[in-house]
Amino acid sequence: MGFREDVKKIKALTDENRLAIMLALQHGEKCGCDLLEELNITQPTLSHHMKILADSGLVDYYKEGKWMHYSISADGVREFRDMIGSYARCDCETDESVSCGCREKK
Amino acid sequence: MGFREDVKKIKALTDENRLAIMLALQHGEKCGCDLLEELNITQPTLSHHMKILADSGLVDYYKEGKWMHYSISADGVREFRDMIGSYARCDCETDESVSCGCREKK
DNA sequence: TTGATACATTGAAATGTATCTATGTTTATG
DNA sequence: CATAAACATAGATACATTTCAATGTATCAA
Repeated sequence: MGFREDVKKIKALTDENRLAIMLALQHGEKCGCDLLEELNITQPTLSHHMKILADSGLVDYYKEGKWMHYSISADGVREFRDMIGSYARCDCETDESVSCGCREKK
Repeated sequence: MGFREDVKKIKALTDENRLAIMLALQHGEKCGCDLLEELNITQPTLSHHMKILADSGLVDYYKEGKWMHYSISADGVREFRDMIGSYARCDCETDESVSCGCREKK
C-alpha cells in the first residue's frame, strides 16, 4: 500500500508554522514577504516550509517577477481530506459505496 | 491558537505502521497480539504506537484479563477529520456557518 | 507457587526535522 | 553596471522520533 506517500503528505501538517500558513492562506493568495510578517521565523525557514506544503499538493504557487505567490490548492485540500478520511474512519460509519471490499465474497 | 495540540494529534497519523493499524481496526476491535501478527514490528514498538494512537483520541481501548482490546473511536475520528478540515480547506469552499469571521465588520 | 502469556517501560542507537547564519540566484531599479 | 529586494540553497546545531533488546508487571492456568 502507499503508506509512505500518505505519511509524507500528512507530515506537511505536523508543524505549528505550517498550520499557521494554511490558515493565513485560507482567504486568498499571499506572497512570501506577507507570510514572513505574520510568522516569527526567518526567510530560509519560511522557504523550507513552503516547499514542504507545495510538495504535499496542499499549496499552489507561481512566480511573478521577484515574488512567489502562494495559495491553497482546492483540489489538493479535497484530496487530502479524502485521504485522511480513508484512515480516520470506523466501520460504523462505512458507506458501502466506498467500502474497501475486504469482506466481500470472491 | 491551539496549534501545538493539533500538531500532536496529526502526528498520530504520520507513521506507516500507525496507518496500517488504523486500517486493521476499521472493521472492529482487535487485541494487541492480533495486530502484532499483521505488522512486522516487535511488541514494544507496537505498544509505543498504540499509546500514540490512544493519546490522540483516534483509538479507544479497554483491558480484559491480559488482553488489551483496541478499536477506532467514532467520536475521535469525526473530531479528527473536522480538525483537519479546518486547515485543509480554502475560501472557495467556505460555508458561512463555519466562517472564521476574520473579515466581518466590527 | 511456578510457568507462560500479553503488555508496558527503560535505555540506547539510528534517523529525521526545524531552525538559524551565511551565501547564492534572480529580478527590478537607479 | 551597481544596488537592493525576494527567494533558494548549504551547512551546522539542537531536538524529536522510530526501533529494538532487555527487563518489569499483571493475569491466568497447571
